[in-house]
Amino acid sequence: MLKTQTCGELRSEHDGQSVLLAGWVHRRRDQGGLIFIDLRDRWGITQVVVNQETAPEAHAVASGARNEYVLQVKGAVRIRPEGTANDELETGAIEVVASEIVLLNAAKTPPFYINKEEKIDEVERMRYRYLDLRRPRMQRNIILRHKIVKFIRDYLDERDFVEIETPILFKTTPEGARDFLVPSRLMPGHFYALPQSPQQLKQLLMVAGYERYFQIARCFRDEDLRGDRQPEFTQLDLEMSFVQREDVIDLIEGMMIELSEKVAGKTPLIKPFPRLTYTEAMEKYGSDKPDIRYDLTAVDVTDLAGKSGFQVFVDNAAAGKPVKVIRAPGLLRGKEDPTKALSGEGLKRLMKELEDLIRTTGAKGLAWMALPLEENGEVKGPIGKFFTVEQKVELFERVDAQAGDILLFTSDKRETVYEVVNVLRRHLAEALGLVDSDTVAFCWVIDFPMFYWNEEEQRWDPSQHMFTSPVPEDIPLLDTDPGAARGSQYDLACNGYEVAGGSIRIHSRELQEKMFPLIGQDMEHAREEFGHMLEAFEYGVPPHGGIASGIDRLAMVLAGEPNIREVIAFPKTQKGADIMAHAPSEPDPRQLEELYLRVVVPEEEQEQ
RNA sequence: GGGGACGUGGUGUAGCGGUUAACAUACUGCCCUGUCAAGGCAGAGAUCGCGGGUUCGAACCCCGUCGUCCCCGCCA
Repeated sequence: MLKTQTCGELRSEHDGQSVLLAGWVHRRRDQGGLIFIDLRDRWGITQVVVNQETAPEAHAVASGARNEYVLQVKGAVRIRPEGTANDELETGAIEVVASEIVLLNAAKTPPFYINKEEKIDEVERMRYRYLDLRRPRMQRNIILRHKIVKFIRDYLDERDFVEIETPILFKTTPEGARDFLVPSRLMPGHFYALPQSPQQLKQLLMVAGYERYFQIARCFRDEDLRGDRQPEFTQLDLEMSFVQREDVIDLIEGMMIELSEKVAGKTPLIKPFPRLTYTEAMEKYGSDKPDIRYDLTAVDVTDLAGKSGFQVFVDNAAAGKPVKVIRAPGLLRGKEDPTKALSGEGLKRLMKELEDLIRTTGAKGLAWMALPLEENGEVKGPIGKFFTVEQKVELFERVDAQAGDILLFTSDKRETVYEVVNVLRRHLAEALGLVDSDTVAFCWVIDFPMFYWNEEEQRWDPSQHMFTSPVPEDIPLLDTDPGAARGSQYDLACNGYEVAGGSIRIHSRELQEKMFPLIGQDMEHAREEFGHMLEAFEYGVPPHGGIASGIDRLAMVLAGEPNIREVIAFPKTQKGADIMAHAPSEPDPRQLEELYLRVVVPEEEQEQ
């Protein structure tokens, strides 16, 4: 080894020890006859000091060194002189007095700071990803990610799980997303599909009798990117035989708690994790992956508002459309001076902003009431006058309204109300400073509807995938009222992200076959695509179920990062490109020839 | 496919119709033996993403285009 110690490990007890360090110049402070170099490696930073008088050759090398030069330093550990210790640095009690310095490699001036936390343009970060990855933030995240995966492997290994790899070159997996295709050279005109998840394969492993399988699996979905979504991503994929919902939930909940506490150092806000039915989640939070770090829950006041004098609410209530209220605590208070209430232009602007926001959901408007700060002040807002004093009292009691709160009313068809609630919660939480990126708040969402109606295609779509079993008591509903049937699906949400989702699977061929016509697939096609599954189902399938958890997203939440790219070493841009290596790129014509492919790009696309 | 934001020395920002295009930092040189975001002095570095238009005059206004990001659609 070119080093005997790392730059993170030396302490006072190493005083006098002779060491060999190697790393990058993090910073250099040239005092003339004395040069200080902060030498950095993955483990930390150690101050190297070079004295011109005692080590003239080393001093000359240090003098010519610049940021990010790669150096090897031979020297002796010394406790820093009285008054020069640095408490900020883990190795700050000591320094290494250099006797020899070898320049292992010079470096160009980096295009951005390695030694400073600063926002840098994404293009630059991606183009020089190997430099971006040197920065402390990325090192922290990438190492945290490693620890998460390592913890998961150990946790599952201790519980007798077997890690089994499944193919990347496979065939279309019915998760509903667009497939990435890979042409076959040996079978001209045929294509592999990259797996959207190892769903079928893990179920077949249950048929195969492994009982407890997991995999840290790469998955691929050819859909547009988002802040929490990349076209290729990593999942903890897991399946167990002879289990019920509770077994899977218990296993994962235990794992998530330990991951948060032992690996990420964050205690989950509520333990055990709260469980919400899908309906509860939608009614209270307007989302099936609610962020429960903050309250801001929607309260149903349809009955009350239906009796008010406000015609819109009366009509909607009569038509079965809900009226919901979100209490925004202290929203009326001024930003600079919380003892003063917003009024006039300030209030107008605030409400305009909220109204613009909720219009993106298709909602027509936002009614509101503001509770004055002073004892006997007037309730402000356009709809106050439509409620009697008694109605207002009851309303305020129901939502626990306080002085300075603004109550936001939304009423529309149910789906729109949900969306408004979701959008408002997220916005208000941010605006009121209720979001803490150091907190993790998990909750389970269960009792999803088995299907939702696809208006366009005029058919039922599975709300998870076609292998999800209905909850046992709802199986008869498949024949009578599929829309009312609940699936055995369970999702785990954390901080407003879905971090895991799974279900108990169908393990009977009859029931599985029943699914195809319901979701608008004819049997012939189903047999073609999934014949191997149906056939396997005839050879003694154990009851089984499992779950999958997006590792990238989980790492993002545990790291408190706002974007999934921050926990992926080499992520893709929103167009799915790698700006560093220039992927995707045009293939060599000979490659296409070998694959019997011809590229036909429409003219308007070519011009670009 | 749609909506929005951004693009100014290497980096981060200011400037938003007439500026010598400002500031911080990085960079280069010199000085300096206890610094740690070192300090001091000097210096170099920008046709303001690209193309077109409006104007006596454009970094600034308009149109287009490219790129990045956020969101909807899509995707669980």
